[in-house]
Amino acid sequence: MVYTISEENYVKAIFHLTENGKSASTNQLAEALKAKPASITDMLKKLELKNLLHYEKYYGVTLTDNGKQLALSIIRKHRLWEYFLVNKLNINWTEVHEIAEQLEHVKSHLLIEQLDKYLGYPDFDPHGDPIPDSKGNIKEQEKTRLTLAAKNTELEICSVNSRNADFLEMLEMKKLQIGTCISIIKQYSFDKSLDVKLNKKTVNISEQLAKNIYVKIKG
Amino acid sequence: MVYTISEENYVKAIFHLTENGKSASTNQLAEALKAKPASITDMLKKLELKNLLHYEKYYGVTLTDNGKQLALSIIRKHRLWEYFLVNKLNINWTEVHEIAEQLEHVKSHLLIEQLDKYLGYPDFDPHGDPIPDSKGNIKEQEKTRLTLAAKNTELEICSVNSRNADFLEMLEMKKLQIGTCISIIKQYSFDKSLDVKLNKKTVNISEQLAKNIYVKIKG
DNA sequence: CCATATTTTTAGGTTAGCCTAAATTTTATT
DNA sequence: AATAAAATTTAGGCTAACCTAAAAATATGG
Repeated sequence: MVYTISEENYVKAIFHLTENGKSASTNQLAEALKAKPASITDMLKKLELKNLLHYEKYYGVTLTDNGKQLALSIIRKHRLWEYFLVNKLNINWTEVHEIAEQLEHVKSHLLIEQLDKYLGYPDFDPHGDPIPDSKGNIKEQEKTRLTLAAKNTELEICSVNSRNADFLEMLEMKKLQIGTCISIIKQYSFDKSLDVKLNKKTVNISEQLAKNIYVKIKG
Repeated sequence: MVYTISEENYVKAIFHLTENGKSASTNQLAEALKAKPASITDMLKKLELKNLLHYEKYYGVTLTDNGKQLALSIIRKHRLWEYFLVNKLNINWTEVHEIAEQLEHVKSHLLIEQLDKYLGYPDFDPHGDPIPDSKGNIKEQEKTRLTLAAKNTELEICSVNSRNADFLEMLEMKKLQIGTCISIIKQYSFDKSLDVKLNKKTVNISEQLAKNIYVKIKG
C-alpha cells in the first residue's frame, strides 16, 4: 500500500500524540497539522477505512498495528535523514528538521536500507531520539528531565524534545549538545533555574530551557 | 516562488522536449507526463500565467527564462542525487532514476549546495549527463552517437540517453559503462550492428543499443 | 483544394484535501 | 441537573490536477 504525504503526516502526528498511551483528539491534531478541526474529522474517516487507525466519534483516535508500523517507518526515515544531514552534509541541527520533513516521504525501501548501512546503522538521531530499525524496533534509552535530575551527579545530555530553532540555537550558544557532560550545582527556588558545571565553567539554565533537556547518569 | 511537484514535472518535461530548439506539442507532453492531452492544455494555461512558459494555442510551448532556470535547478538536483545514490549509497544505476525523480522535488537551497560540496562538485551524473552548477550553467561535452562514430578509433563511452532498466541492465551484462574504452572494428550493413573491441575481447552491439550510446574520441 | 485524419481545445465532471458556518455532542460550572 | 462553554461533526464549497466526450483547428493527401 502506498500513502499520500498528507496521510503519512496524519499517521505520524497521531503516533506522537499517542505516545503517552492516551488517544489523540481532533483539536490536538488540528494544531499539530495546522489544519481546521473539520478537516481532521474528514481525514480520520478516510484513514479508518484504510485500516490505519481506530476512530471513535467525539472520543479520539489511536493507531492500528498497521498505522503504528507506517508511523515507525516514517520516523525511521526522518531520523536517518537527519543523521545524514548533520553528520555527512554538515548542516546545523537547527535546520535539519524541516528538510527531513520532506525527505521522510521519499518512497524507496532500497534507498533507506542503503542509507542506514552507509551511516553505520546509527541508533540515535542528532536530537538524541532513537532511530527505529528496519523492523520498527526502537532502542529506548533511560532518561530523566534535567529539571528532575539529581544534584552533584555527573550527567550526560542525551536528548532534547523540541525542534524549535530558537531553542536549538540557544543550546549551541551555551555549548549544550547531545553527549555534553554536566552536573547540577545549584537549583534556585525563585525562578527554578539551574546552575550547572560544564567544563569547569558554570552555566545558568532557565526552567524553560531545562524542561526540554533530557539527561542520563554518566557511566 | 514555490511550485508544486506537478508544475515542476511539466517544466522539466518541456525543457527536455525543447532541447532540440523546437517547441513542445501537447501530445508529446501528454506522452511524457502520462496524462491526457486535455489535462496538458489546462496546465499550460496555468503555467503561462505564472510566467514559466510561452504557450501559443495549437502551436506548442517553450519555456521562458524563468522556466528554464527552474528546469535547470530541478535537473541539477536530480543529477546530484543520482550521483549520490550511485557513488555513496552503492545503488545500481538501473535503479537511481526513479528515486531521483522523488528527491529532485525536495526544497532546500542549503541542502543541495551542501550535497554538491560533499560529492566534490561532480560535473557528470552516472549516465554521463552534465550536472548544472548552482547558477544553471552546464558543461556540455562533445559527444557522438556510437552509430556515427569512426571505425578503428579509440573511443570512450561518455553518456547514454535512456534510463530504461532493460537497456541499462544490458549494458551491465556487456560491461559497457560510462568511461569504458572501445573501438569499432566492424559495422555490419545487414542489421547495422557493430563489433567493438573491449579489453581485447570482441562484443557485438545491436543498432538499437548503439543508438543510445554516446562516445567521445579518447585523449 | 477539398475531404479526411490528426491534433488540440473546450466543456463538464471527479477526487483529495482543505475551508467556513451551523448543528450536535460532550464537558464543565454552578 | 440545568445551562453555558468547549470540542467535534456535518453540510456545503473551493481549488488543483486529473478525466471523458464533443467541438474546433490544423495538417495531409489524393
